[in-house]
Amino acid sequence: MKKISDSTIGRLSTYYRTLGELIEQKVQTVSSEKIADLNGITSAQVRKDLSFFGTFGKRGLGYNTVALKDEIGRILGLKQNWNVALAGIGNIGRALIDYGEFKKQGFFIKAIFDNDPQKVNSELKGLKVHHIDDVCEIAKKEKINIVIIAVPVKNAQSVIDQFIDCGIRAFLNFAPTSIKVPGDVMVKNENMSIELEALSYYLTQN
Amino acid sequence: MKKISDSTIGRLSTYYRTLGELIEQKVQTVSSEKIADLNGITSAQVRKDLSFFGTFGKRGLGYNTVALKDEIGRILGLKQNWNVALAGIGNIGRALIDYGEFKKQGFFIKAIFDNDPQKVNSELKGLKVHHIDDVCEIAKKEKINIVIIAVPVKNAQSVIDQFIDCGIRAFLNFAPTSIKVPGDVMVKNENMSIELEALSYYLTQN
DNA sequence: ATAATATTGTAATATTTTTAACAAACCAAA
DNA sequence: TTTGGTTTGTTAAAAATATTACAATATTAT
Repeated sequence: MKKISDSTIGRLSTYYRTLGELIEQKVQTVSSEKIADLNGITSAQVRKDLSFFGTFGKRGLGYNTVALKDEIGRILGLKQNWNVALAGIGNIGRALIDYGEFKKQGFFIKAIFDNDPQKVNSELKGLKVHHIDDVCEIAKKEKINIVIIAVPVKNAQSVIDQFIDCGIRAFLNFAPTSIKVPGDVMVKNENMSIELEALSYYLTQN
Repeated sequence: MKKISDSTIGRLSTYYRTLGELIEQKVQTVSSEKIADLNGITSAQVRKDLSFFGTFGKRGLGYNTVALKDEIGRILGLKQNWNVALAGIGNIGRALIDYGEFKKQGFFIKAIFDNDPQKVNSELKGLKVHHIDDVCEIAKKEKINIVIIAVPVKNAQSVIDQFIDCGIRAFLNFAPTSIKVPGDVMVKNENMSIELEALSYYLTQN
């Protein structure tokens, strides 16, 4: 399939969320203009993004909220549950275990890893903490698809390498460092400092 | 000044981090090629990004790591400390208080707000928790520049509005909802579900 | 000094992304 | 059933972003 831009995929996620809110408000039909307004973009952008995947609206009328949310969910692969592992139980890691939003979207934390002997074999939210060296066995047993990296910078690359060796191909990386991976592995970086620094730049300029 | 793209500013942050790592390793000089390799981009991109702000290298030699880090720090406004307030002390909020990376970059959490009577007036990491209605007074006293929004979706817009009314113009928003603000206010969204959904899309395609 | 090698800064080009514009399609009212 | 009002889907244009290519400049070795 033609390569779709990260921006488009990111916006589909926001449309998905917006549609969820509209459905909660019992709204049955929505225009691209309305979706755009709610997200601070143009209606052409919304229609263009959707057009990469098909035609989901009715001219003169708009989109059925439930049907469109369903289609976008299908496009994004949210019609299935994803089994997520968490590597590293510092502050960030612990916060993520309780982050309800993940579960709501079908991402379930099924395994926890750490390399601190004090933490290994303890229990956290009903999940046993495994040693990172047992990655392959547990990842296979729990059918892990995605791994959240919340370990210190100095360990991030080697931990990701270990998971890659066990066949994991998708990572959400919270360690503020850049990671090298083979072409068929995807790492999405979640770097809060970068966003704060963008704010710093903005305040400095304006 | 000419508008610089968000992408460029984001990359400057990563160069800044990379330079910090190189300096720790006692590297004194670095080429655009090396910086690019370390971040998985092209050297032309690095040079182009820097060229918006001046000329910092020596032809044939490269860049002095310390001097370039310093310049980028100046560009990003990191030569000053920023006073940050945290709104909402759920799981995410608590994790952020302890997130050392912020302090390292010069972002100091100076005030905490919540609207839960049980939490207001309690202490957290040496900081008193204030009621959100006292925002203006405290923000002024603590000279708050930036506010991290870690409140539930349903409160996010109104809390941000309250801060805007007190003159705050920069927000890091963790609530997974889209926020409407005046043109001179900047909101950066930190939405972990969006990144996970991009991974879901990737795994579904490949 | 000169030649060989390295690397920047930037102009030109290419690519990607966004926006504008509008025919086609649908609905509702008369 | 026709007219008027909407809104999509898509093509074309515009804008933004990234890459290529190379002259200019610096260093090092001979």
